[in-house]
Amino acid sequence: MEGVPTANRDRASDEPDGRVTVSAGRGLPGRGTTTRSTRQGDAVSAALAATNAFTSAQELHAQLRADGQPVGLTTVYRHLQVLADRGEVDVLRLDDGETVYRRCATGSHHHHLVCRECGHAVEVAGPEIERWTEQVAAAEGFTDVAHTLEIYGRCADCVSCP
Amino acid sequence: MEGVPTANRDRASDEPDGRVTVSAGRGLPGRGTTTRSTRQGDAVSAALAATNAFTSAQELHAQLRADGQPVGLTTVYRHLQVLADRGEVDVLRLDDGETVYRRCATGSHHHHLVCRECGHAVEVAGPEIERWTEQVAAAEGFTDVAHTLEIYGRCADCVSCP
DNA sequence: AACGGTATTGACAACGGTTTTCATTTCAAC
DNA sequence: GTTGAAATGAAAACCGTTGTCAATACCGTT
Ligand SMILES: [Mn+2]
Ligand SMILES: [Mn+2]
Ligand SMILES: [Zn+2]
Ligand SMILES: [Zn+2]
Repeated sequence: MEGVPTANRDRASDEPDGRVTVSAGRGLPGRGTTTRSTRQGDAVSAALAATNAFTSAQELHAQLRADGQPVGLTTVYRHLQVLADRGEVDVLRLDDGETVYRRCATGSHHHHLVCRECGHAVEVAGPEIERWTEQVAAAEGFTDVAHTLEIYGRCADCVSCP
Repeated sequence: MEGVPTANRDRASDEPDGRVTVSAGRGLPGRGTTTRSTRQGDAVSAALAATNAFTSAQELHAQLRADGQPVGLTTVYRHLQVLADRGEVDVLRLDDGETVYRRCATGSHHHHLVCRECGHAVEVAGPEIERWTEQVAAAEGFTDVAHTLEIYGRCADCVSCP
């Protein structure tokens, strides 16, 4: 039982003391923080900013190469990892083992309605769901609780082209 | 965007015509159906029946060997796959890539409260959640909808031993 | 504008869980 | 008991991802 999601901590700050580290701007060097700005890093960020779909590292890699902005696959993985650590991208693991990433608009806790054909995603929040999961967990005596919830379907755009 | 969960179809019958194939009992040969009864198959089923925790193929493999019922790892995988196809076990993919299996009591749709330390799981159903996901998906024009929802935490038993 | 140290890059190898292969064994119908 | 097909399992292949490390590029300093 390893590799299970960790509780939804506050995304900012993991400092030993109570100090809060702003996670935006090319910040002070810290864990999972890229300091220098590079063509490759910018390209990965731009590619993520350009789509609202969940995208895999390999897709991004191919896309960047096609766009004439070649970035090594390893480097793509590295930047995605940093962005994920910073909480700047959301991560989803699909059933076939592929990990997909998405630059979400909302910084606060939310879930996704994801098109299983094109990856197109809609961010959804549901306070009632949050309450329900908390309550169920408490009732069974579980602590340090977290949860995963995604809705998969076929988006309106994908209905047209079979 | 492959490998995304498929809609919750009825578990029985995938026959071309409307005929329904009963999926219980050592049935007529069909896709994903084991016909013969073997020591190995029984051992895997028994091991799953003996625990309420989500367990990985490798854990089962090691456990069976330790119990003096050695079964090849490949064979363990094969039986788990068949059981999953039959809907006799629930499948969960953890964040680290491991796939875990569990023989659930309820045949109907439900979710899980899973201990991230020991795998211990409680089956939970929430009609309000089902309604909410359906409604959200419909509102956004998504069709062929399915969802995943799991709650992770630390079970009461695991609180004692840090 | 040139320098220098160090963060970043990327080709390649390694990793880990799962699946495929295929020769051998086992089951069960006759 | 014979026999053909299903099941087994050791080993190799697979596939997404991560580690390695020499070469490169960024950027503060001179
Ligand atoms: Mn939530
Ligand atoms: Mn549900
Ligand atoms: Zn779509
Ligand atoms: Zn536990």
